[in-house]
Amino acid sequence: MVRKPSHGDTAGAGNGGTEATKERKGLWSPEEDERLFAQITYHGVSTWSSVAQLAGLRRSGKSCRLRWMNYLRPDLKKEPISKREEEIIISLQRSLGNRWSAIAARMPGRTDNEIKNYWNSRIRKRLNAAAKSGGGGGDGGSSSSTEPAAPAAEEKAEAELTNAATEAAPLPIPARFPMFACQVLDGAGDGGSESTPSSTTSTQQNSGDESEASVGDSDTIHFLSFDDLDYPADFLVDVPGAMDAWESELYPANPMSSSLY
DNA sequence: AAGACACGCAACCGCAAACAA
DNA sequence: ATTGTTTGCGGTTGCGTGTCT
Repeated sequence: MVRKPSHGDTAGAGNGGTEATKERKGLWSPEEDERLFAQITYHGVSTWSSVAQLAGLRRSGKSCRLRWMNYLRPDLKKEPISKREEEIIISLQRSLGNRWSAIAARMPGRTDNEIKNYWNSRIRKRLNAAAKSGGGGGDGGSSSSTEPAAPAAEEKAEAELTNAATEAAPLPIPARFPMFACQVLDGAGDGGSESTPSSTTSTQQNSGDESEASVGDSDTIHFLSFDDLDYPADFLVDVPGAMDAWESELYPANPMSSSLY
């Protein structure tokens, strides 16, 4: 149910339209996406507000960041959240609470927004439904409560639902996740501009697999996967084969290039 | 066929932390 | 030490689409 972008200056939260300087809001147009993607790909990110400016976008830096993080980033998985991933989300939510960014950090290719939406629209609903059917009175909705603390019935239902997650013993999280970055290798537009994306790849060190996509006119972007990221030790285990298991489970295929537009 | 309702997703808002001047 | 700016996060809202009546 992907909403079609009703872009153009109309979608923008009531921007009358006459002002060429006023910030745009609302859904992003393909043109805006293209500009933002190219800007970040070619020049990286110094500050998000400058990205917006340099890309010629009438968007806030905040909005640009969100768009990149939740939609344009090349390392995002495009396929729906799988059953296995759902189990992981449930499991992580139990241990971390509603710290969506922390949960997302443990699920490569997924964004905090995506996970949050998934939780709010599906999992929580199911938990509530299960709680109701389990006889628990209470407000099924418990409207604003997304926190793990739950009344007895809900807790019971949740336990049912999460048994699978815990008993199925989610794959141990490998000490290193695959990550993707992008880098212009060929014909990098205006000469001299640094081709290393800055903040988005600041922790990445060496390259692994590689794929291609084209952006803008004729330049070729090579997407590089990295697997030497350091993750906090408190949640990582170094199990032989874990990396491969996770990679094949969560990263069945390099999702980028073809799916961007 | 048409309207009402429910659902899912994208994006915004407000706040706090981090950082720079 | 203070102030201003930027970034990151979680909660919430708005809207397009699908389904039901």
